[in-house]
Amino acid sequence: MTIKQVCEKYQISQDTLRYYERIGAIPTVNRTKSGIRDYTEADLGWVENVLCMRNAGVPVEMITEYVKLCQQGDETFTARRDLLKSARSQILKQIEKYQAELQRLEYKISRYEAAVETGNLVWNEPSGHNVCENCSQDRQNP
Amino acid sequence: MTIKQVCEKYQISQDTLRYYERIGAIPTVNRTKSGIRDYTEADLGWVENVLCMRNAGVPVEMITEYVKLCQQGDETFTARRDLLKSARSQILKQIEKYQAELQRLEYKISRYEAAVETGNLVWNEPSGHNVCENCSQDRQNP
DNA sequence: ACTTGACATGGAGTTCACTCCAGCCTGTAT
DNA sequence: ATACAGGCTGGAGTGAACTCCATGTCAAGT
Repeated sequence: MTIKQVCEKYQISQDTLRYYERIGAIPTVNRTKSGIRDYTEADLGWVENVLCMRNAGVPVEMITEYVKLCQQGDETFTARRDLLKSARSQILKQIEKYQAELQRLEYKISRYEAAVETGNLVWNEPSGHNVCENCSQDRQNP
Repeated sequence: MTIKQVCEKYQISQDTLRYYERIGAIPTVNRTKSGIRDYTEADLGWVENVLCMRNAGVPVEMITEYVKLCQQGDETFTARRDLLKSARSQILKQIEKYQAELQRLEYKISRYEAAVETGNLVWNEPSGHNVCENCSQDRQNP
């Protein structure tokens, strides 16, 4: 499979794909005798892996580290597991933050829906919309 | 309240706080006659707002836009609601992506837990761990 | 033989969101 | 009176993750 086909399949640019390979976020791809990349199914697996992890905000350095471990063989199972666990906990933390903000937004949107009707923007007692670590419970945020 | 106190309260740097003000992600803070910022409770509300939204990955430009709308008065209720709705849908999309990757990770971690025991890494039939848009259902990703 | 188009490479450039810094001002303490 | 801690500004610098570009190679078509 050529680089063009891979890019189309995953909706990313050739530059990005080469970039991932260069930094080791995917292992080196085999070339034809004239030097052109020829992606195997296994390569596509690696590509999918990096795209998934990036989608979840995992830093490329961490992905590169994972790939390196995978290439070192069976002695790195523990290290790989630990790396994935650490990625998981980062993602969990992010989701929590996002959900807190989501609640804040839901509340505010509901206030604005009302305001659009009545012409009057009112915040209820500050309960329920100050839901994240940064927000004081006794304040009505903008 | 001085800038130092605000920074300590929210665990951010003075530079960041000034930066947010400069770009309009919080409205201009009043100064003492000698030019030093003096944060009111209302200002803290704006600070909390920007921190929450940033925590949820909302781009600073969008926050700036929201602040601008707030300062323009009651005619912008609809625009503000729409902006918040658009922020919400972005966050929802992000959470979905994160959760898909989380499932992938859970699966892989479980495989690695087993591998650490048995010394053998096996992927089951490719069902359940290829859960995101990028992942082919018929492939066993690394 | 010549043109064309896809691909390769190394390195420079871009964007976002800060972060750092030099140089200056001011209120308070010694 | 002098020192100094803390704040101010404009602008330059940073790190992450791409993205763009000039130049070069190669295989296939005319």
